[in-house]
Amino acid sequence: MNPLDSARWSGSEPRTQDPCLGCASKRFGICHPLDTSALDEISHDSDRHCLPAKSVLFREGDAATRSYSVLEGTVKLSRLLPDGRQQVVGFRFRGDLVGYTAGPNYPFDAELLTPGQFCRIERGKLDTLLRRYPLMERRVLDMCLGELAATQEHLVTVARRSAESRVAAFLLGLSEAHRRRGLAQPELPMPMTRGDIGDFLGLTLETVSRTFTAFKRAGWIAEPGGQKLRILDMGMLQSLAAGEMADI
Amino acid sequence: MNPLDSARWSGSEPRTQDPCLGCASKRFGICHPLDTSALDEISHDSDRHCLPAKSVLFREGDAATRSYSVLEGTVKLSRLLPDGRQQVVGFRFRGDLVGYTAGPNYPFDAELLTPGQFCRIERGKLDTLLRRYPLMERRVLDMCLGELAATQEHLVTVARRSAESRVAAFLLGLSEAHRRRGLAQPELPMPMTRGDIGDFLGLTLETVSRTFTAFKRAGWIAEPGGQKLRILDMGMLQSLAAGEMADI
DNA sequence: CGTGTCCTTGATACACATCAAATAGGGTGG
DNA sequence: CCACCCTATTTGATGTGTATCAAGGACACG
Repeated sequence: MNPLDSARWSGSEPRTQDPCLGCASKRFGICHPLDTSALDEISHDSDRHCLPAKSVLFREGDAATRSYSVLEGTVKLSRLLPDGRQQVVGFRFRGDLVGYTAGPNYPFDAELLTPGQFCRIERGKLDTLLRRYPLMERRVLDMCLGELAATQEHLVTVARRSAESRVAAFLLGLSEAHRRRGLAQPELPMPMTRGDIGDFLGLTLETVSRTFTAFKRAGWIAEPGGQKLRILDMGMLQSLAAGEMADI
Repeated sequence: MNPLDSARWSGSEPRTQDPCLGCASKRFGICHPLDTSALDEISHDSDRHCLPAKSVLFREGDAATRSYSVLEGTVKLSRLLPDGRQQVVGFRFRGDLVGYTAGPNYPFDAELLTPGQFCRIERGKLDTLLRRYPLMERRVLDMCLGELAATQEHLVTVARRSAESRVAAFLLGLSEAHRRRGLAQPELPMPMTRGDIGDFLGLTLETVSRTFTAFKRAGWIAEPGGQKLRILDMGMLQSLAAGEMADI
């Protein structure tokens, strides 16, 4: 399971890039398995939001009263540590559900890295919907199992792999997450800073920067600018992620 | 959320230490919220198993055809890395559900550290039960959300904390997990080896051993032998886990 | 009593953190 | 269009926490 991509589209239908109809778009996110009447009800209970980059959806410790289905944009989930550093727990993309958690308070901050659109729904209403529509509850359970597997995978990466391996694994994960959603563009959008990546991988931003430089010099990736990244040697990144040492 | 204790008993009822009636014990594990007729059906679909220490419930990559509700014993979940090392993803105790995962194959090994008892159920049958009993599905979702939060918490520990902090956090988590279940015994059972703990915390067994020695010398813990551990200065462990440095 | 497994302890090495400073890029206002 | 500022990035020099390598000791078990 890809640590950056916890959502799994059920079935294998190609993603249509239909204009986004909101949460109540039949083929989208948690609403994917629902019929028309259910979608109608959801439209009543939820509402659309557009937010600029750097907006905060919620903060660690806030009462977890709302959940967000991501329609567009990239979200960073992070925990603050007592010493002021942060640990990025994950990134979320189109189709993911954010903020539906165990316990009464959010366990992490959720912050936008890009402008984004969301379908926002009150926790209580979502619970009611889940009771009413078993298919939806089942879908949420599946997404949760997926997130769990992804987080475990990421745990392995952080606990055991070298800096090189971690960065390679991150790039592959990001690529996979985007491939799953939109059409596979050769240019991968990468809105996160070196600092974000470091906080995700358990490295300092300097180490991340050095590793990116090394990968670029070796010709395995390129950064054409504009928050974009291009993977030039996928195979090499795969061997690195698997743990084979490169003598750069 | 405690990274060693993903299960959360709903409500706050004190755990009765009733003789274990199997999975179909009303107040237990995933069956906790069910009524009598549901428990009857489950009794038909599942069966009890007793296994000695070091038994393997399943291996990473096996077809995920069965799930196990832990009635008694400690289970180690671990992933094998290409270089032969392992990462322990978590420990599971009484009341936890093991092996109900996203995807068609188990993503980790499950191995007994102590003798154990389990309620085993076919994946397909469990899925059917979940469809039939929404309360049970809801309970599984809650447990999954709990596991997710616990794994994220553990991720922070492994990615960001010093060896001392990690070991302190591990001991506190273990203590909490046991407090939640049985009566709080002063002697904490600790069936895992230094190697297991190291593989859980992203440390080598030598580092874990040194840290235990230091903690014992400082008088914060004691090991009376027989796989038991006693915490003598909970407060000190808490400050260590929170990240305050001790000059041992 | 031997053998295997786990644990402890010491000496040394190294990958990455930390500290420091220069450079690049992107947006804003004059 | 340019000057400025702020943030992100790069690069270098140095330090250190933990891994690694190595060897001996404790304990359980047959």
